[in-house]
Amino acid sequence: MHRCHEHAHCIEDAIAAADRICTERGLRFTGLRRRVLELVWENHGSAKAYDLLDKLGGDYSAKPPTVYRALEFLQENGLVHKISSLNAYVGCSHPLEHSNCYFLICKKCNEVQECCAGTVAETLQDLANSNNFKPEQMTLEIEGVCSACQAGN
Amino acid sequence: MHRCHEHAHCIEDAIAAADRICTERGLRFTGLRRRVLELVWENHGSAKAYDLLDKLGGDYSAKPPTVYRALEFLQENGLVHKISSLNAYVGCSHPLEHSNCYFLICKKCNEVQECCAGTVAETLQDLANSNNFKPEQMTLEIEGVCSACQAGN
DNA sequence: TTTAATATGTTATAATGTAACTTCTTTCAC
DNA sequence: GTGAAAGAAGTTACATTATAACATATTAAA
Repeated sequence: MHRCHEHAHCIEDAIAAADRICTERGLRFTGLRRRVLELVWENHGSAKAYDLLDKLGGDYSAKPPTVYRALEFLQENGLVHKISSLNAYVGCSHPLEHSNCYFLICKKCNEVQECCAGTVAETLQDLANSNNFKPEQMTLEIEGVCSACQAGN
Repeated sequence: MHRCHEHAHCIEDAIAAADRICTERGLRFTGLRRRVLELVWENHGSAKAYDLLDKLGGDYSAKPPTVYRALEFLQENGLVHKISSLNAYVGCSHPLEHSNCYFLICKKCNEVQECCAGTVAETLQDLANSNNFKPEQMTLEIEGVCSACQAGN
């Protein structure tokens, strides 16, 4: 179930943003990459690589490297994120507009909400400072129950 | 390289703590489980399941389920943690004394430092509240360069 | 001391991910 | 436009990580 008003818009918006970013950067937003991004965005849950592979089906004579390479490209350009704790991928809901983002993963409906909050970045920096640690990359994934599911939907 | 004074103590302490916890809980801290925990503690980096398997070697006629089951037991009882972003495992440095802990992973020396800070828990709760999300489990892994490696060790 | 519970052994396979090389397509200098 | 170079995708093979399912052994408890 999608909790957005009209999920087709989510997909369209994501593709449009990707198109724009790739153009700006002189990157090739090929048919395959576009298709994989669409598939990732089929819903607001996370997508497993091999499920994407299945969905690609006959097109693109897809084999594992096909989908992993597309995902790698999309990740490098901030268009999808990997959720390490699930070995799965989600579309980025606001590409380029953040650095440290985190994920709220609902165990009931499986939707994943991407969030960015300055407070997290600050807290992290504090943590790092207090340990004299120079942070470069953060993985923050919170599993629980989303507001809609708590309400019994 | 270990940055502790005498690494044997780290292992001994971890085993002693595990022993105590298992006794308290009426759980069986079997030879296999003890051995796997020792191996996880061989250093302060993270251990991969199949490396543990190799190290078990002839003993215990080890096959994948052997080590995964031991790791599962150790995880359930808070004696080791899985580092999702590395698909690897680290010994818990203060079992039972925390709930929300996070990990500082040095990409140079590969050591993993486990931390618990009230501020993180609070920040998380704030995040969750602001999203009306009921958190149950957190994965927070920060990769970067530890203080010793920054100093050029 | 039998029974039940728990742990481990064993086989097989599932799921996730990558290396290395080939072929195709696009770009760009000429 | 053409040919060379770069980049993307195809292809084969395999590496890594993890689990299911059932058999056997060990321990704890009645």
